[in-house]
Amino acid sequence: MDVTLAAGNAWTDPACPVARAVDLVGDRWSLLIVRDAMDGATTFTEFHQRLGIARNILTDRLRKLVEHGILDRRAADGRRHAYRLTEAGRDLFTAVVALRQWGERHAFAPDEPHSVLVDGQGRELPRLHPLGQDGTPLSAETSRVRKITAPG
Amino acid sequence: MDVTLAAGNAWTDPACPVARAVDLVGDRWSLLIVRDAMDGATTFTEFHQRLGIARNILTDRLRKLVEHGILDRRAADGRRHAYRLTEAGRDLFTAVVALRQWGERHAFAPDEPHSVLVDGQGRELPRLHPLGQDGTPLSAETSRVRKITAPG
DNA sequence: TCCAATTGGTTTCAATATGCAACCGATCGG
DNA sequence: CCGATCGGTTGCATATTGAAACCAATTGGA
Repeated sequence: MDVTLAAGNAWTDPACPVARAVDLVGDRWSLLIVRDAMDGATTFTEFHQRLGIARNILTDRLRKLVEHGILDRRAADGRRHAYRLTEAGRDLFTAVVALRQWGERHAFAPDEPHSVLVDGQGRELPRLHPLGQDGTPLSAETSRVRKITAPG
Repeated sequence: MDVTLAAGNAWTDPACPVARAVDLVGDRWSLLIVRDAMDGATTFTEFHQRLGIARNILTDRLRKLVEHGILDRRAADGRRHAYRLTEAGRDLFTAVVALRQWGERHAFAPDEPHSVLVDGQGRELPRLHPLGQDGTPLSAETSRVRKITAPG
């Protein structure tokens, strides 16, 4: 996978994985494209219709997601292309679920309907929560960032 | 908490919690501001220095994060203001961790150093993973979105 | 075989967002 | 009272985004 950015661009913060993730998918559309890909969308037209995104912007985002190894583009039936999630793209599932659960809790009025993510038996997912090595729930106050890890 | 957007703005997708979350924190800076707040930053100057963001943009983002109930702003020692995470802001911890872990796995070359998040005992966090109600690991293929939930 | 629709774009132009640098009022320490 | 700090605001240039028109290649159907 190509982890570099286009020439001339620098990472927002070279050593912070959050900053890198935001550099790759932290715009208005990329994560929603990934969400729709997880929901079964594969063609340019499908993404366009589901998202209502401008066509030139969609072209650009799909290209960048392919460049960054999040989507894979291949010819489908001749006139169609199929964009599919790579392993790195599928691995964004956890982040999408975390944002979804946050949105459910904090971005809807109590009486406002919203879609929910359910497991194979149709039951709503339990709340995702970071844990320490010993299994205790972790928060920003009870964890900390160790600033750099030597290569190796 | 105020969950509405400014007049004239509409949600990207009215019923999707992912879209709502992206509407609130899905830009180049908001999530990094939240990350730094979790790491102890509180004042305008601290955020400015850590992020290297343009001052007018920082003003705008801080104002929006306060509007959306993610940060709380209060006078500190007279000339300083303190921006602190609200409960909704602290609750973004899970999403930030998920993005961080994804970034660690997919946005760094193998030999490239990066910061790591550690628990109270200094041990690296286990990988976060969505589970079903029965405890089995879940992916995009083994889960699905139930399109709307009636109010109530 | 030819026509119209579909698909996946590109181009052009306007509107919006972002960044940089200068400026500013209030506060504080000395 | 002076200079530095803090938290901004303002003006202007540049970059990003969006809407709409256009376009080439493919395809199904008459």
